[in-house]
Amino acid sequence: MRTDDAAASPSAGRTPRTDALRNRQLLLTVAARAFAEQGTGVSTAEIAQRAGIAKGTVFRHFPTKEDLIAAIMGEIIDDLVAAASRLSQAADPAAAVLEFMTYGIERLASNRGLCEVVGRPSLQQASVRAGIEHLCEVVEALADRARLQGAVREDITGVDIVLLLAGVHQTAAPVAQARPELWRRYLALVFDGIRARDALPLPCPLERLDFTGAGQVSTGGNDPH
Amino acid sequence: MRTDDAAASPSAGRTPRTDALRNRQLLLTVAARAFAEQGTGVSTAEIAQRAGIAKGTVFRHFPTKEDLIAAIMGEIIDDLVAAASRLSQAADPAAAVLEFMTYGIERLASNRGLCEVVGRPSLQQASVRAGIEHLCEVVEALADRARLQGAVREDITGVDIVLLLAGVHQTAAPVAQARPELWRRYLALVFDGIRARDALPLPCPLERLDFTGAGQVSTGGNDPH
DNA sequence: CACAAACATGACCAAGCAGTCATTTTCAGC
DNA sequence: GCTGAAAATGACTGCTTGGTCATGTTTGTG
Repeated sequence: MRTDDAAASPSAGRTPRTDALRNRQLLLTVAARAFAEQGTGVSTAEIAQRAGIAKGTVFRHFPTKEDLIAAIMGEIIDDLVAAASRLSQAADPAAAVLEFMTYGIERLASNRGLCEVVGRPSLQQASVRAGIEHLCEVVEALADRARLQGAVREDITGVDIVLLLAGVHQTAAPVAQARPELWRRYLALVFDGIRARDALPLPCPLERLDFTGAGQVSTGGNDPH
Repeated sequence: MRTDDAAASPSAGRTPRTDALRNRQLLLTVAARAFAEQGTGVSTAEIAQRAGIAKGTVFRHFPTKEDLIAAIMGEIIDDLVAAASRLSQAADPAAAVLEFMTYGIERLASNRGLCEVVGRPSLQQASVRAGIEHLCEVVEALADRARLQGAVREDITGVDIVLLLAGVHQTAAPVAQARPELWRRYLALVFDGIRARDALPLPCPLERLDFTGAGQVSTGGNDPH
């Protein structure tokens, strides 16, 4: 699903050298681990050190730190897309929705950097936003099937499911240290709300929306990092 | 509720000078606005400039930036405590719970810095954590009354309500720019889940827990701002 | 082996940050 | 108005960061 996975320079005709390829792969692996453990705040210097390469090499493969982050987060989002795609053909759509949400929350819970990126659209690269929108589309198919079978409310959309997935994780995050499994409690509660059939329609109906723009109410300009 | 609100030095016997008091008040007002608009990442230099005072003056009133943040967030949390306290005597406990959650979400939605602080316990000062724990206790009274009247599930606690409040806000936050009122949708959904009477008991029962520790799964050391 | 292009290196740079401190200004009591 | 203490000032420090670049090294090819 990712577009240019091998070449650093934009569509250079050449095939890259093998040592460059090896370093790139090493860098991606190490950086993914670093971002997961410490968040996107880890310095490029530390990533380079952990990978055993020089800092300049990092910037040779990814012109900015943001590009590196986007590449890694893009892969994770693609993985979520694949999971949703597979589950959208499952026999029991309601169970499939629950399983998708569970899977997504587990990914978030074990990846601090992913949380930061999905939670703050203002620091998302365009490619990441596109990936999330794509994810929403695929999850929409999941939601469609569940809706047809009457397994979820009539007005639940794919975007709802994606937002609630992240929301459930963040609900339990403040006490994740003390209670690492607490998200299951809120997932059960929210899933109950998703299913509820005799309830009134939800306010603020949700058809189309774009993820463009900052996640916070007012943006004064500079974004601390 | 706040303890030492007037004196900068710890329990100095003297009454501070009037210009110092005025500057302190000005600083608090301006900093509160800056944190709300731009998050806790605003530099002390910018806060000082916006207040029309020198940077050194900021550090005279608050020895570290963290102290300034804690003072401001403490006030907001105290305000939430007051709201919960008032509502815990309302006639309709279920409506009171909903009103408290609505009020809290509105505060979060209009204060970027508050979101950052409540969402990341690792960068909370002890006083702020104490304030949040106190808030949970007061909300517990709200929950108790609602439970007694059968207005909410048997197993819903005050901590649940506080966590869900923040969680609902963060659920809608990624698209807050495009849909500023979307949180009402998820609040309705979650409140439905809170009320549901015929549902199975929630997993991961929640009696006591402490907020100590980081909100993320693993902490590698440095915390990006 | 030779050689040019691709790649790696790490010292270096500018910018931004929280926090300090010698100096100057302002306040309050006399 | 005088005076000493409290408060304000802003240049300065030390540190970290993302990103650059001249220099040196590796790789594949003819």
